Amino acid sequence: MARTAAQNRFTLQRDRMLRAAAQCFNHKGFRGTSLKDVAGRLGLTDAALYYYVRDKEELVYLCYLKAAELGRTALEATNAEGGNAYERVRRYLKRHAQFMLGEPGPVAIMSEIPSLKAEHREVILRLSREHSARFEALLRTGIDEGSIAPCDVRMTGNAIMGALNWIPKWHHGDPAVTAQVLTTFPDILSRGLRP
Amino acid sequence: MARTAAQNRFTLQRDRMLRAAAQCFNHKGFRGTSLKDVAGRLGLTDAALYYYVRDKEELVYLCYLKAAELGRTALEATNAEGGNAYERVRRYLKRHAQFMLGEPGPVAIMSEIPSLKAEHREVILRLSREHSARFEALLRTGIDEGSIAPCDVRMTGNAIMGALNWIPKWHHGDPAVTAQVLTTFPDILSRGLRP
DNA sequence: CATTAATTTTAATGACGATTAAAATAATCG
DNA sequence: CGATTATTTTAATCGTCATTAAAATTAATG
Repeated sequence: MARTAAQNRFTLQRDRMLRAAAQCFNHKGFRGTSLKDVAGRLGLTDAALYYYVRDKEELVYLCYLKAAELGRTALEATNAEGGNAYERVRRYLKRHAQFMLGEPGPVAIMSEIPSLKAEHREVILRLSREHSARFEALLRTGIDEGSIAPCDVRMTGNAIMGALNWIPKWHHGDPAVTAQVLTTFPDILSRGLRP
Repeated sequence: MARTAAQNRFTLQRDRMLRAAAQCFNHKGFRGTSLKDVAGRLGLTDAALYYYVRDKEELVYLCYLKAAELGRTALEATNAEGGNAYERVRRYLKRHAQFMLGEPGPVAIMSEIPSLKAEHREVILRLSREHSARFEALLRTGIDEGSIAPCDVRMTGNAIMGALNWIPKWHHGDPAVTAQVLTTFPDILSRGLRP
């Protein structure tokens, strides 16, 4: 029990860290944010972060790992809910935009994969490619079943992911805009897929 | 004459610098690239860059300035060629993708505006907003004339720009892919605009 | 060729920021 | 409460990197 509680507190604190770090990274980039920046957001000293994480690189790595996991479960959950591929894409886009902006995010955009150390980079790249592949498979399903117009699924996936990943660059937390994004983005991004 | 030639050489060299810097920045970010990285690409020493630029910050600033100018002229040229708004959007997207990837680029993605010093940031933000406004105006024209489906022009513009700006994250110079991007991206991004 | 200007390099300097170890504080548990 | 564990801070250290000044080299010009 005691150990479980401690474990819990530890991972909860660490997750707070990851959220704070994600915000900083999305705003100023990996090298552009100092550990002091991240710690400051939590009312801590920079050195305190080392209790939760081996080094700065591991911090990004964990952020990206979390992002990958959220992305994966979002797509899986959406697929599990059924519906044709077009509808599933739409629901997925909404979910993705949601955790990109709010809870349990904000999530770190994987824009600095080259900064990861080799082993970590491979893990993230693999997860990233797997996710892309699953999304492209969904598009292909839609094309086969006729709910989505024929297209270059690779490029289409890249375009959609780009639009999503860019959101933090212009979205600065205004709740009204957040709502706006969540309602309009799935529409905008899926409209081009209709046959 | 002499002065003009010198001017020429100077600005040509500086433009080479900007291209080299843009590649580095797009790859590793502003703080992630050292001046040595940029200089190395040109066969120079880091200190040599200071002959062309006051400091590192000015280097990004000039990169962004060039990107803004190219974006503006691309849109203006496209508008000047006429056609309905939908067609103009398509042509603009192709032009944009073109200088994003090749000549006279590659161009730096404006992903680190917060790193600019206040005065420079204001200039870039103004140019950026002006460009967005012009693009949104083009969309609105299309909606009015019926060549583009009604939509939230702000969000649609953000989505399209995001997709374009994200290209360097997954495009690593393969010429085959470059061609692929230039032919498919305008299609993909404009398809959702049809009424 | 000699001189002046343009360009680049070498060799410091200095700051910032990641990292670490030891000390201090807070929490938990018996 | 006292002891043990968990968490955070303080106070170094260490490297990297931007920046600068002076020297060296190259190009241009008369």
